Amino acid sequence: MKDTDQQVRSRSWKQDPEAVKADILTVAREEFAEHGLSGARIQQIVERTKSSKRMVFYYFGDKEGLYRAVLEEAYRGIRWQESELDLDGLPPVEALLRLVEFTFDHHRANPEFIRLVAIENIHRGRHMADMSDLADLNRAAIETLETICATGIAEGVFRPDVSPLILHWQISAMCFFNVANRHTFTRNFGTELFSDEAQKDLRASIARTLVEGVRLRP
Amino acid sequence: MKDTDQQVRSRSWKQDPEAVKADILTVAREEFAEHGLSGARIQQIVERTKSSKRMVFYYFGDKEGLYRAVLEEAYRGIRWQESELDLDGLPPVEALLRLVEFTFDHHRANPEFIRLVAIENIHRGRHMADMSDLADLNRAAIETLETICATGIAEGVFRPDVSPLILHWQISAMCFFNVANRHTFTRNFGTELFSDEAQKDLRASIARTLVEGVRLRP
DNA sequence: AGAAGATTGTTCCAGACGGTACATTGTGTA
DNA sequence: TACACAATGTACCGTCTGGAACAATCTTCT
Repeated sequence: MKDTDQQVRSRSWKQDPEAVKADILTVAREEFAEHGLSGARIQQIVERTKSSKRMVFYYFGDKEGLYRAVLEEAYRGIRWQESELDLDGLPPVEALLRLVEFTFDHHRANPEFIRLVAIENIHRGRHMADMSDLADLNRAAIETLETICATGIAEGVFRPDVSPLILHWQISAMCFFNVANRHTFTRNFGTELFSDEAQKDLRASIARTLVEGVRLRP
Repeated sequence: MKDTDQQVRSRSWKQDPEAVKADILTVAREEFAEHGLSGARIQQIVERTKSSKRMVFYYFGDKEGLYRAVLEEAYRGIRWQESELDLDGLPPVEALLRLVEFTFDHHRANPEFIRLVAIENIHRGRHMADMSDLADLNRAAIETLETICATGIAEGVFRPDVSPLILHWQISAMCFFNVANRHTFTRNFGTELFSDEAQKDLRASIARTLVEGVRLRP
C-alpha cells in the first residue's frame, strides 16, 4: 500500500464517480460551446471522454440535463474568478477604470463562457429558470458598482443620477460584444480592431467612454 | 382575360418561382432565427410553406445553402432600412445622438435579425465568407460616422483622436447587447431595464455616454 | 404544335441520433 | 461473508432528418 499511488482519497482504485462526472462536464462544455445545444452530439462528447454514453444519461438524465449542468457550472466558475478582483479603497474613477479593464480582459479570456451565454440567449434563457444560487453572485457584482457609485457621488466626481445597474449593463455590453460579435464584425469591417495592440487601445477607449459617461461636470 | 384576376404580372397563373423562393425564405428566416442552423428542421420550414421540401433543395441546394440565403437577405434588408436615416446638415453632437437613438430603436425592432447575427457568430462567421456586396453597405455606415466625426473635430466639439470605427463598434455593442442578451440579463438582474419606459431611459443613457465619450473638454 | 428546359409532386432511404434494456461488476455496510 | 445498491459495459431500437430518385407537368421558344 504505497500512498504514492493513491492520494489522500479514501476512494477505491477503480470507480470514481466524481471524476467521471467532471470528465463528462469538461468535454460537454467544449462541445456545447462549439456547436450549441442542438448542434452538439452526445456521441462526439462521449468519444472524447474516458467514459461512455451510458454514464451521460445515468448522471445527467438527458441531453438537456447535461446542457443545464454545463451552463450552471460555467456560471459558477466565472463568478468565482470574478471575486478575485479587489477594488476597496481605490478612488471611484480609478476603481471603475479597473473594473472595466478587468471585465474586458476577463471576457476576452473566457470566450467559451461567452459563447455559452450567447447560445443560452438564443434559447431565451429557458434553461436558467431554476439556477437559484446565481442571485447572490449577481448581487455581488451590482454591489461592487453600488459602492463605487456611492463614493463617486459623495466625492462629487460622479453625476448624482448614475445608475449602478445601467452602468453594469454598459460595461457588460461592451465587453461581451467584443468577444461574441468578433466574427461578424470582422467580416464586415476587417480585423483592424482585434490585433493585440488594437485591443489594448479599444479597452482604454471604452474605459474612458464609460468613465466620462458618469463624470459630473461643473 | 379579366385583368382583375391577374395583375400587371406577365407571369402565368400557376407557376411563380420567385414567389416560391420568397415564401420559403420568409419561413426559413423565422425558423433559423428561432432555432439556429442545426436546430431548425427543414420539414418544419416546409410545413409552414405553400411549397414542398423538394423545392427547398431545388432552389437552395442544401440546408446550409438555405441558411446562407436567409442570412444574406437579412443583411440586405437591414442595411436598406438603415439608409432611410438622413443626418446631413445636423450639428455633430445632435447627429451622433440621433444615430445612436436610431440604431437602438432599429435593433430593438429587428430582434430576428439580431438573433441571426448572434447565431452566425456562434458559427464563427463561416457562412459570410462570400457575401461580397456587404462591403459597400458597411462602408456607408462608417462613412456616416466619419463625416460626423470630421465635422465634430473641425468645430472643436469632438476630441481630435476619435475613431469612427471604434465609435461604430461602441454603438453596435450597446444596441446589440440590449436585444441579444436580454434573456440572460433578465434572469440575472430582473426585468427592471426592459420595460418600455426603462428602455427609453436606457437609450438616453447610452446616447449620453457615447456623446460624452467623444466630447472635447477644455 | 412540339421540342427543350424549367418547375413541381411523390416516394423512399441510409444513416445518424437520443435514449433504453439487460446484464455485470464494484463497494460500503451489517 | 453476504446483501443491497451504486456504477458501468454492451448491445440494441424507434424515430427523425437531410437528401435523392423518378416521374409528371408548366412554360417558353421556334
